[in-house]
Amino acid sequence: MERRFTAEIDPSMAGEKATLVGWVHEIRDLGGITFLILRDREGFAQVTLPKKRVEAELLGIVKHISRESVIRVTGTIKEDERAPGGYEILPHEIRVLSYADSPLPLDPTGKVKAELDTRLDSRFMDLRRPEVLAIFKIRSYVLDTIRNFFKEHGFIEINTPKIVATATEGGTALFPITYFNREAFLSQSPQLFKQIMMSAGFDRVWEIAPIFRAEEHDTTRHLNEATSIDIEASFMDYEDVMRILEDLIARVYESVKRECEKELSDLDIRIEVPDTPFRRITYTEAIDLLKSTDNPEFSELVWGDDLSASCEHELGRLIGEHYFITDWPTDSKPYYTQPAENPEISLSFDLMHPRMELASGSERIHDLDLLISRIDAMGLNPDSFEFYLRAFKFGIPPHSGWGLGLERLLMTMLGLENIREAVLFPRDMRRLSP
RNA sequence: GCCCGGGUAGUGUAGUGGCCCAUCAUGGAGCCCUGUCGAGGCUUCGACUCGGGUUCGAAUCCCGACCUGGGCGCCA
Repeated sequence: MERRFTAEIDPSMAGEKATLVGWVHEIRDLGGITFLILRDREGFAQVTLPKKRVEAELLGIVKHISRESVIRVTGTIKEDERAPGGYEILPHEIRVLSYADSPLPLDPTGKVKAELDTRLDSRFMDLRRPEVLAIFKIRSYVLDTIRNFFKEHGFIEINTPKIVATATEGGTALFPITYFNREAFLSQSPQLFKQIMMSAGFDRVWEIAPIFRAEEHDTTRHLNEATSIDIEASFMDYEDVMRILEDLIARVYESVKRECEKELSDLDIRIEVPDTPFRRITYTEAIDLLKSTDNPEFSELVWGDDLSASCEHELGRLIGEHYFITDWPTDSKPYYTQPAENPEISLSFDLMHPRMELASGSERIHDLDLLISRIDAMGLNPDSFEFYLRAFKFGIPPHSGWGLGLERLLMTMLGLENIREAVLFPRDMRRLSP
């Protein structure tokens, strides 16, 4: 008999036979009647064993089965108001497919909380919990939504190498690896390659892929392996790609709110779709805004300073929703960022959630001489960017783009405390397995 | 990398020098119980991260190692 998910059964199917497979979530033995709660990916089903109406052999199996064992149950569906979901299964056959050892490394019913570190050590079991599973069902759904969005907007999906010869932007620390007998690095960003694709004439491209950062940051919002959602688009200015970004964010929120009701309720959260367009403030306005607060912490700020975490938090408090900080000082952005008419300022932006930065992007330099002089000015050697710079020599359109952190998007949308909760098997300074 | 916390049964915790061969919950084993849904009741099992030191006496104080939580810096 074909097996079904628990969610595929309802009280109207009373009298039919059904086969369910899943994990033993709980057993409640009341003496004359025993309830076994079976859990699968989609939910729960109650298997009811009244002592007088069920074979002694089945009671024997249930008596000695352990929690979290995998079983197959075949039985009759019975409508009963007293059962959760309005139905229960009266079993004819119960097979133990895999016996679970004891004690369990953590409690999948969630009655006893476990710390994140404990949960990650036994992630296979942590992921059995419906509210943890819900995060990853939503993650999968968000990726679907993003894919559809890009397809509708005429973007081509690309895949760029993750093993690279040179640093992309010079600033951040990279993981060195051995590539045969040469030194190589794990890619920190697809930036250079997606720009080369503009020279290739692909016009609009997107990629969702891992990025690797060797920074020794140890916080609830950093990962050493993260997922970056990247686009690059020709003949677009930075306003154009900002509009794409805010529309994408709004679309993701809207779709998740509409299509992931069960998952949001498993997580016990509600989400608000942000209004577009998002508020835009320039970097200069942000500095002035901070200085106008009474907080002495910000009175020393001068134009050109980076915005610290407490600056971001204060702006988040003042603005209270998604916003862009635009027109950053040219020197605080990467070399490929297009300067404005006033060369001190760049055509760049960061997308902010009140809790943290989600994305950054800009209009790019497409003039080769200017690009070389900017690389120079940043103290980098243009010779090591030869493969990149060649693409600017033979006709490259003006273009703009951005990169968005998938885990940060999920974390802020779902109100997760720690970014590690948005990754199946997170990689950070301390954690390399599982 | 810098600053500040913390490591007690499988899990989550109480205990800050003797009251502790260590509290409570959950869990395991066993018994009772025919409508549970955090089932209930009874019995029982299971722990002070490691090494060194102070002290008559250390889970408790000190030092080191390892592990770990938070903040900052940097970033997405």
